[in-house]
Amino acid sequence: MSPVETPLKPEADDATLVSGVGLLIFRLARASAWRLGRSLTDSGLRWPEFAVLHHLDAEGPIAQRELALALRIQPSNLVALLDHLQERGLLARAPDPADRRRHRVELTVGGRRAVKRAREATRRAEGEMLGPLSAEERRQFRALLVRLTAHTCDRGAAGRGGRC
Amino acid sequence: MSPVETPLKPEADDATLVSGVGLLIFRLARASAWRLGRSLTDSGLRWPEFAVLHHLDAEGPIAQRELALALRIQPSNLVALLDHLQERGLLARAPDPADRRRHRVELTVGGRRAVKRAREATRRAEGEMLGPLSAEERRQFRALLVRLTAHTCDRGAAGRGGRC
DNA sequence: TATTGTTATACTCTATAACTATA
DNA sequence: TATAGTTATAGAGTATAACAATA
Repeated sequence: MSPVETPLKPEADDATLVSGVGLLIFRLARASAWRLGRSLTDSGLRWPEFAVLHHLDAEGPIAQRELALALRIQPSNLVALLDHLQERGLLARAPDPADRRRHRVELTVGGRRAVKRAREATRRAEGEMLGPLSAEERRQFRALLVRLTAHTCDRGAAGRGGRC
Repeated sequence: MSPVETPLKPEADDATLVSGVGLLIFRLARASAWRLGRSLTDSGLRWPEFAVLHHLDAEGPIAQRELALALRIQPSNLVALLDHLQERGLLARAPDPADRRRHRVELTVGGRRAVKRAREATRRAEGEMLGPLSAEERRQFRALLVRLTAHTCDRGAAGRGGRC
């Protein structure tokens, strides 16, 4: 390569390669919110509510504080969310006998049924969203997401654990 | 495998593989918003504003309508956003002489300087965010994101083009 | 009549601080 | 005093409808 000539399409260096990835994530998140939200309307759930039910279904009963920590939701914001789900009879809250400050959150039978139905709907939405990818690429993408979100540093994590 | 025995950790099938990918995207987006937002505070920009400047810098002058379409921002929400950037002298708006309904948006010199500085900051933030991944994996992840967001179906796209 | 930009408004999600009841 | 949950409130981001100017 001559020093005076600059290539029309220069190969991206390492810094350029990751540049803009944040904006791409936002765009994908918006599209995901739209598709997922639409798929959840039949269940009458919004996606943070689905996240709560999904986590309770996967991990079992848990105290509110731990639930908030796991989902990176502010405990204060979790309250109304759980209230709504409880009013609909999808989960139950009961004070822990050993420490009555802690409230144990648990799915009801109706909650388990609801999350099962909602997951079926979101599965379809996610399938459409990942349409451009092959089965192997979907596996890759999901694996990368899992690794990237395993130790996320958001507001909740930074305030407490101090790992950020 | 015996028909009565069920494996403790059954291999995920194709449907299970993509299940939950929406929630993972939301989690990553939140972490990304936090990191990117923090990196942009010095520039006094919020991430949708950075997205506007970034797009203008990359693609050149453009009408408001096209800008809104490209960034999947509602035209009505774009107004205040551009107002703020214009007040700070980072971009200029002028009616197109050929069609005075259309407003041509263009970066100023200060705007180009600002986006350059902001991009430097976000690059670092993105680098931290992608920390768990190798250079090759970052390339893969970014490529997958580009393909997934190339034909996103969000509210804006569904309302108009009708591709969804 | 259709389109571009604009205003007004409401809703979702998130963040912060102050309060209560338990420990 | 410290912690779990709660209340109140403010802010960012997004969606919708109605409007003025222009075509």
